[in-house]
Amino acid sequence: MTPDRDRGVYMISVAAELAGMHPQTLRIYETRGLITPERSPKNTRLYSQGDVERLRRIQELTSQLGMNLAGVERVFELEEQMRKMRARMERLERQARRMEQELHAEVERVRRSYKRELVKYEPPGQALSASGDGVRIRVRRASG
Amino acid sequence: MTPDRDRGVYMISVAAELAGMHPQTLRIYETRGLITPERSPKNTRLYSQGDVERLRRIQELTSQLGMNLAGVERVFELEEQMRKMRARMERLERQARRMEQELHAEVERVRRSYKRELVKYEPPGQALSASGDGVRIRVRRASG
DNA sequence: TTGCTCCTCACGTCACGTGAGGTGGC
DNA sequence: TTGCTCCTCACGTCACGTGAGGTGGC
Repeated sequence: MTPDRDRGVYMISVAAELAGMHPQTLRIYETRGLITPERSPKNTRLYSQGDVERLRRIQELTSQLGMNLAGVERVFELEEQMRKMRARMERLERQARRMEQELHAEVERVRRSYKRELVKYEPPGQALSASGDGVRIRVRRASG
Repeated sequence: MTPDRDRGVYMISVAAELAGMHPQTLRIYETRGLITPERSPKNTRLYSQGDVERLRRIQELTSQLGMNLAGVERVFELEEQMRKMRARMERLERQARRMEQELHAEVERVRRSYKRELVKYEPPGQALSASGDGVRIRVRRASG
């Protein structure tokens, strides 16, 4: 949304207003380690857009689901793990798809070079040496 | 561990003892939907080994982490989702590995059949028709 | 001075576990 | 009868949010 989601721009009263919370509640969440706003040189808390969204998420978990802060912490940890797993899974899926294409492409390449060799073939006595040059197999391994 | 982890075998006092809880606590957890023991024909609760382990897990989350029951419920949901994701990921990894092996095997097969064709080669005029028979490409697609 | 910030301390509310109290079947 | 089960109701504790009270800089 905003150009910089992680930039501290709202002072505590504004952030509290945006999140629908008491300013003191935000301070409590900070001491609990649930949120870590930036600080101005004068030590004033500065909340980013991302911070506000996180506050709303906490609000949702505590008000709607009735969870306490320990639960919110744990849920955030698990959701972070899930985000990473999802990313890894997408990577794997892309990799698998690429590998499949490569399988087809490679087989096709070998088949074509095979045909080409047969067409290029001229003197009967040199057929075997030609095979060594004509078919080149290259398999790329995905890193990771 | 036990032959049948899901068989209801412990009555409430035993299950409570095994889980280190008050029997009444187990009844409360049941009304909250956190655990669902079997019932005997006489309506007595019968907890399985799996139930006891689940109770211990609840105990861990509430006592050690200080979570309330709403949080435990949510954490269980997320952990279930993660179990499924992990299973799917393992399936993907196996699939990717199989595909890679297949890529190597296929290329090797094509290369061999290519060489064989060249060795079998006899009359110069029939080289092209021989290529059609000699190289057979078969690609298995993984289901899912 | 006004309105914000920073902080700490205290109270009210609510979730939850414990325990009591009363019932019924082996 | 004893010791379990079933249930409901009430109390004590604790987490947490609200609010007050007092400070300091634009």
